[in-house]
Amino acid sequence: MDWSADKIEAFRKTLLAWYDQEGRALPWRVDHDPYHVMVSEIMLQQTQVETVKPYYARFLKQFPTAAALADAPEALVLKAWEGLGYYSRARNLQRAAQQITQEHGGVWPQTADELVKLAGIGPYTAGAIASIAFNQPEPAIDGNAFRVFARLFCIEDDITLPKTRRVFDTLIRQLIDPDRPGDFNQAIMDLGSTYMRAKDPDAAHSPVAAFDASLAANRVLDFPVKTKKKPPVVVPYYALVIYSDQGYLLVKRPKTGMLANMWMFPLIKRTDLTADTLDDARATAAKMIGHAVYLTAAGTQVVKHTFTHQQWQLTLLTAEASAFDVTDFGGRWVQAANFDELALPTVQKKLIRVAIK
DNA sequence: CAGACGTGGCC
DNA sequence: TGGCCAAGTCT
Repeated sequence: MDWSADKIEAFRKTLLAWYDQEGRALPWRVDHDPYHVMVSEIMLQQTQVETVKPYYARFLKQFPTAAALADAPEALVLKAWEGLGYYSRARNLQRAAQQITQEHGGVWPQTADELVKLAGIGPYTAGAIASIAFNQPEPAIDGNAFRVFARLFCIEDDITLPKTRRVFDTLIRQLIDPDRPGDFNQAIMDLGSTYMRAKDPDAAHSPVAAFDASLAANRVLDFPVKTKKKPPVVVPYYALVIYSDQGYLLVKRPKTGMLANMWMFPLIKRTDLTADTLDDARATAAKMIGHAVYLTAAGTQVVKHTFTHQQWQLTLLTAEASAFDVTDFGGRWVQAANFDELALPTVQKKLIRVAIK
């Protein structure tokens, strides 16, 4: 970092003056309540601002304080998170609320070192809460910060490598405004989502254009450097649509892994079958639900749903049955009219649209 | 470190 | 339409 003390001071002044005038008015910027900051930051992980807004409002209405969240039934928390994705965030957020109320007696830890010990809070979120809620001079290095500083300094390090964080952390600690660290971090995020966005940026009109080495070098789009992600792996499944006069059979997914604790039709991974025939699927289904049902292929339509790292290809198998006991494997008969009482992932809603009506 | 872990918007 | 991206963390 080759900036003089004067240049650093000028950068802070310019950035914060712009933020004071043009910073976004967001629901979670109304106050600096640490619980509000935590909820918003967890929701914003890998998630767009516009997506988060309605969830944030509903969530705070339903769980107004950390203590209220700590005491809530987990199923309600998951239901409030339905559709946001990365559902372990919901479980970890509630655990963090419990840690604060129980282990810390309701007194918030105020340093990044302490905050990072809370469930679901990593270096970014710890820095965000510490700086925004507690005025600590801690960097909050998210995708925006990586992009903004990579461009400002033409940093060639690959930001997908964990070791690269250290480079940015060291740099930002020298730049962050010690008087307004929270505003500094949020100003960087606003810059990163406007003039210095990933696609179609407008670096020339950025308030910090004079400090932008990538602009001077006409290399804005060369930064940040990141290696490409691998394409999702295709995973074929049978989705079992089994109905009785008691409703449809849904199962609660395991506590860990994909769509943890969410409710879905029972799934059979076709690569787990020895033969992948209809008879094999029926036998596996019978073992899974402790009851023989006569499954038939419901047409040839395949429902596709793509996650970050997997593409599910779901073939529907349907059966009508007289209601049998499903409690021993965590199943539940649910009338279609009552689906909205349970937390359902988007892929399950997609299956419902195709399979029912 | 590499891979798991969701979703909606965009072109 | 399929691929890529967006305020990361955990194992």
